[in-house]
Amino acid sequence: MTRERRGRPAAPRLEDVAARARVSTATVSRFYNNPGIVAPRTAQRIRAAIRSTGYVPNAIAGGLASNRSRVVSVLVPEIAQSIFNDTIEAMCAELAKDGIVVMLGLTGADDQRLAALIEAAVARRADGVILTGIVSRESMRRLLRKRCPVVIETWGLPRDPIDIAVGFSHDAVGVAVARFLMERGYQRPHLVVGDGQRARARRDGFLREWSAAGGATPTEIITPLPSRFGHARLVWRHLAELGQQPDAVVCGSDILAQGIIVEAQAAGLRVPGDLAVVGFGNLQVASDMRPTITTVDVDGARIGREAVAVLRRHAAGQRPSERLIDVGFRIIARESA
Amino acid sequence: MTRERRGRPAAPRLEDVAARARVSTATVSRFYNNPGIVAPRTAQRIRAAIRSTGYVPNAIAGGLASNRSRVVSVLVPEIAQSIFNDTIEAMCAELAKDGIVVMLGLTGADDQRLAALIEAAVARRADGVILTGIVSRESMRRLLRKRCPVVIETWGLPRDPIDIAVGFSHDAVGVAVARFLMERGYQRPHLVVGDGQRARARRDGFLREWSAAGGATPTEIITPLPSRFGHARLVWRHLAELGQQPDAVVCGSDILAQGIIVEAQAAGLRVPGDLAVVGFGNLQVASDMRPTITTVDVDGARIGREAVAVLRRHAAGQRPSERLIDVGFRIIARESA
DNA sequence: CTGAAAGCGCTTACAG
DNA sequence: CTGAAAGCGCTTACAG
Repeated sequence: MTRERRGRPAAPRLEDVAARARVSTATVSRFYNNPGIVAPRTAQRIRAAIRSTGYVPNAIAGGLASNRSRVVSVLVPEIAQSIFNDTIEAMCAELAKDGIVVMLGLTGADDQRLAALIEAAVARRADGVILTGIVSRESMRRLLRKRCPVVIETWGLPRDPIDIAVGFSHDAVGVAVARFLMERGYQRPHLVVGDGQRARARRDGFLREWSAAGGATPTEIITPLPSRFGHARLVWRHLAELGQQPDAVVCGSDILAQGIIVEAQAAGLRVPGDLAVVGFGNLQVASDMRPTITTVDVDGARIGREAVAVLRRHAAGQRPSERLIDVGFRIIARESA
Repeated sequence: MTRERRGRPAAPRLEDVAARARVSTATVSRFYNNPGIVAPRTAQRIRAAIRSTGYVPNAIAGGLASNRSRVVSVLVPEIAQSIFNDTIEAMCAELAKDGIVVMLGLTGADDQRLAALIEAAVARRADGVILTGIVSRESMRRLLRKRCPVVIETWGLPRDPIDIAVGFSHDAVGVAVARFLMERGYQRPHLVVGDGQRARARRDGFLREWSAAGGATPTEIITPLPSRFGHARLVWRHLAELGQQPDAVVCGSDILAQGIIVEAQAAGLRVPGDLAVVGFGNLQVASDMRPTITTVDVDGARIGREAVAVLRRHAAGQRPSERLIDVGFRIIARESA
């Protein structure tokens, strides 16, 4: 096979740099991977050779030889209006510092494509897999456990993580929101529950706490995932059919909360006077909306950074001491409730 | 070096599958890369061997040997609230069909990290680079042109694309919006212009058309990129300082348009009665907002699919006939203007 | 601090 | 339709 392809000139190789710097390829390799051990004058010559040849190391060859791909697979349901985007951005930024690249996989809300994406991560010999969703199928969990150096589940704290999880307790969020509304004197909350395991965990926590405190059973509605602004209209229609009107709506996302506020205002209601609204996620819009939205703050960027920290410890050969890293959450009281 | 690592068992290799299926490694390789040429009975044995060993091909080794990484680098400014997300999702979905993986790079609004990300794409020997931003620095353009098999610029139609561009004319958008407002009888548009080349192109088109049609010079304000809901507040403050109040606000994004509507309503104005608002992008929220938002529809998913189609043609060895692929746009008239 | 050389796990032109 | 073998461009244990 000729080294020319498609008119673009063949890329310079380690060998070319080595020849020019009058050293062996091993030394140039060390210059990149262990700069401390090459003599300053040698390093000088190598730098010059790199510059003059325009050499860029071939990470594919490097990955094969070193058995480290420097690729991390990040698997999320979607990015279109996702609550996970801050996490992804933080991860990309952190990993870039280490020269590690993010392979993005979109699983879809129903995990249809998850199996294929896990296979892709295995095929690429990803140094780690980070998930924001929940992997329930045992066959996938086995593949991940068996074939991925480390897998990090985020945005939740599963009972039995594959390796290690970074997140918070959704049940505890439900409890905290119930207490918050109870303390503020609300009596008839309506729960808008996303059709997923975590949203249900928040709901369960809410209901348990609410009834423990003597509240009457709240009304509720299930909405599709991912959560959309437009779902507010469905919720609104559903509300109209209820006998007793709620005094607070607890939403599964800030976007949905924003939608409810818009619907309420369009219907001539005041928020929070006539109806209080609580969101989830503390997206930028929650603080920018009028009224500003009371919500649950989750530090998505921190989740991303912690996940990368786990990866770094793993790369350094440290076995994790704990399998669950709780980043917590907090309720941000604003105007809407 | 031992083949065991970190307690996880060594992954089976092509050789293991070949031995079990009683064929050479070449034949197993062909089974994957050119299934048509292996005999059905042989294929049967290979399939069985793959199943029983749990073999997953090592794409790193494959990439090195074949000089095709099956990786595409996608470089975008951000994903947090990005107009490009539909494009990214469509690309991921299309590329997944071909067994190609997306390497996601976030450049930031200011291209700070662009150079490093281009280097990463070169180092990984990406089969293609897809950009949504504009690459102005000549050194980066040169690196892309010289070292990347194909580079696809999207969401715009530059005068001199590096290889090929998929997008639409931002100037034409400005012209179309100006005509739209003119026809509807608006007289005092206010332009909210994002601080970037493309937003300025839309502005220039608008101004040219507006004054050609005899309109008085519009007022305007520059806003930071990326566009945020919260910028609406800045714009609103700026509007208050204007002598003559506009009868229409032309926004650089739907999110910003939504923000302006919220501000206007909070100030007791009716939209579009007292103030019309036009967005850009036709995000989901534009059709869900109350009032629904008049905006410019750009088919982001189509841009993604067209970009992948270019990649496929390139992989098939076809040289592109045209260097600019115009996907167009259209104005969606809704309630807000 | 440096070099010679084996090896990482595939693909593919060549020969049959 | 299949196999033997060279080669892709690196890394790294070993020896010095």
